[in-house]
Amino acid sequence: MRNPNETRGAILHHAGSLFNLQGYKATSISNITEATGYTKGAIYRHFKNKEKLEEQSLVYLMGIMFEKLRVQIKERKTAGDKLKSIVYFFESYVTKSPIKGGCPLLNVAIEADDNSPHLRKKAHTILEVLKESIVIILSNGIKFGQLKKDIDKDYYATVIIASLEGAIMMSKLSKTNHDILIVIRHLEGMIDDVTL
Amino acid sequence: MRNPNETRGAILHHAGSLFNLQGYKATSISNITEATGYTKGAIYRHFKNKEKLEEQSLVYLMGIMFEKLRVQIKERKTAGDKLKSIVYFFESYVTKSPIKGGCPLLNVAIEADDNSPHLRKKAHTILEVLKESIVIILSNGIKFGQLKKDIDKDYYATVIIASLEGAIMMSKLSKTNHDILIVIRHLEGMIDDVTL
DNA sequence: TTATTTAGATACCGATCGGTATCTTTGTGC
DNA sequence: GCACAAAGATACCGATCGGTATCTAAATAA
Repeated sequence: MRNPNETRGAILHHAGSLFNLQGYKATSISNITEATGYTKGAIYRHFKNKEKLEEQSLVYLMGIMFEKLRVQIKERKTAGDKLKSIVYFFESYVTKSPIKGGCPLLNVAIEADDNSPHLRKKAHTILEVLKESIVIILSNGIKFGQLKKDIDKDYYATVIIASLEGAIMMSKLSKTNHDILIVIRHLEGMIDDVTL
Repeated sequence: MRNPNETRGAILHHAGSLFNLQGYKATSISNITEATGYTKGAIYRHFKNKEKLEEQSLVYLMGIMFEKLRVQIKERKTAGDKLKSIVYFFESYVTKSPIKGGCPLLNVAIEADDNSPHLRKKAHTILEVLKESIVIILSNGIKFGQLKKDIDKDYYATVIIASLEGAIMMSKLSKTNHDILIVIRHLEGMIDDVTL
């Protein structure tokens, strides 16, 4: 059964996994043909070149991440709990990674910042979307009287993201969840401090 | 004038810069010959293979980092000021990077974690040395009555490193020092909270 | 000054890279 | 059922990869 949409999806899925695990530059088209079982002909029919495949794989990866995150957040009622669900979600990147290779945002940020401008730009947008998601939760928390007024929303969004991403890096090096658990403890305390 | 030590140093210097900027896998031997002006013959005389060159370049980069950091720390008298000097040092990776391409620990951690076991192991050791440096400052601060007793040293060392590294990632994406400055503010407050 | 060692240059190797032109096969509209 | 278009396979391209064997030139020891 031939199904171009399915093929495209399978290529994105396997390519995304490999890019996130091995790096974008370090993953060859051959690696992807081996993983998918499709040939170059199939890949280059659906994607103009490797650069485009990289970009769309990143979008695919972040789509998965944001969707899982959205579900987690929606399950919680108050702003404080919603923020904590984000924190716990990032912990999952260490213990039972939803996507092999850790956080795709962190990975692409480090690999693409100085080289690939196309990936860097996309990664930057993703970071801003993530930050804005946290800011919105904070805003709603204030509006609904769940969080202290006059808190610096950008400050908290930035500290949460930075410390979680840094902790993921540390945990990947140590191959334990020790560091991420410490940072989670830190962020829980910080969130509690602004919760009414 | 032929000077093998100088040659070796020049290769390490340029290779280190390129590895830190472009990534280890993404930097070819040809890139290094172009940057140094030396040929493959010279490089392979001093380094057994690319893997060894990568390892020794990483050691070289971290040597620079730790030396600069050591000087910063030594200038300060109290534990609180020493800790803050570490924080300010990491900020320099964004504004006037002592090594092009940002923090070599963060870079190698992300690139090497799932692939190159040799680099991952070295990176892990470096992380532990960095962490231990902070723990020692904390210990001395307690001993000399500059910091509160009974603080969790590992906790503070981990939070400081994680949030700084994460902030570097964010600042590299946004190409501003906005995020790192926020994290610095956060860490300053945290350090002040444990200072007597 | 000459012999020997060593640093570095040159030329080449097979393997793999991203990419493309062409061919075969499969699904689809009439 | 047949023509046509779309999906995917195959075979190939030049460029570059890491690595090596060999050669030349420079420093050193006698």
